[in-house]
Amino acid sequence: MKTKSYLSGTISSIILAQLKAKGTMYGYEICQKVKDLTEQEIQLTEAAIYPSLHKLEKSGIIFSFKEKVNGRTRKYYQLVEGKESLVDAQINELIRFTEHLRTLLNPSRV
Amino acid sequence: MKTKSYLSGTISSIILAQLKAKGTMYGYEICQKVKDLTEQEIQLTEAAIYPSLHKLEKSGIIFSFKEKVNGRTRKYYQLVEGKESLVDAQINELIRFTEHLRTLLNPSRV
DNA sequence: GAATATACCTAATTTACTTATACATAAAAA
DNA sequence: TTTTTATGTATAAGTAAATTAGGTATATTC
Repeated sequence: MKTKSYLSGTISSIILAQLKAKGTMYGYEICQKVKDLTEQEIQLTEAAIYPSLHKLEKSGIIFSFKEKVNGRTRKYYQLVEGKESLVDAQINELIRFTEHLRTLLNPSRV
Repeated sequence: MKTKSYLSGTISSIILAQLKAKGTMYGYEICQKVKDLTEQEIQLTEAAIYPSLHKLEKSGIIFSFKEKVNGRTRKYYQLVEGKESLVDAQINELIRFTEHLRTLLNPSRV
């Protein structure tokens, strides 16, 4: 699941779903959470997630603030108020895609 | 579903699943079948499918033969015998990915 | 003191899809 | 009858978005 990338286009939706579920998270935390939830099989690398977070922030759908924890600086991200429906729409679109994909891949569909 | 592409990386698996289900198909037919099965929402363009078919053939997992039908030449594709387990593995890997994705996107997972 | 975990980040490369275009025949519509 | 739509294959150029590979820094564990 590392070399062959199905992730393309899905990373931002994955991030938004995590933020929606937990409220406030930082990049490294999101990476760990995704790994935990997928039995280590989907690994969002930092090189993939940070640019994506920056892009989402630039687009105005999330915002960030820094905090110092145990001598290390964390950059927390959160959904912008009022953007929930946009987030839902993006997540639902991807869910819908996965349902179509399942149909296409199902060998018993006749 | 046209502009935002989640398709990346999934096209070859979609093709293989169609060939597995029907035995013999030509490119244009696969495009139509995918469109039909997804309520017009996933549209494999020809520019996406033909290079993918060529790549699969080059890799030895499918082969092709031409036939003239109604004055037009069709190029049929078929799975190479003995490659079924490889095909299944690829399809199952993608199904597994979609399951993980569903978990990651599910807002009610706590 | 070395390795691992935590925590952020970016440049260069590569992959592979999209946009655009090309060619060609048959059928349907205007 | 001429244009459009459907059928059918194909490639070149452009672009988006990931991966590979690297960099910086602190805290903890072995």
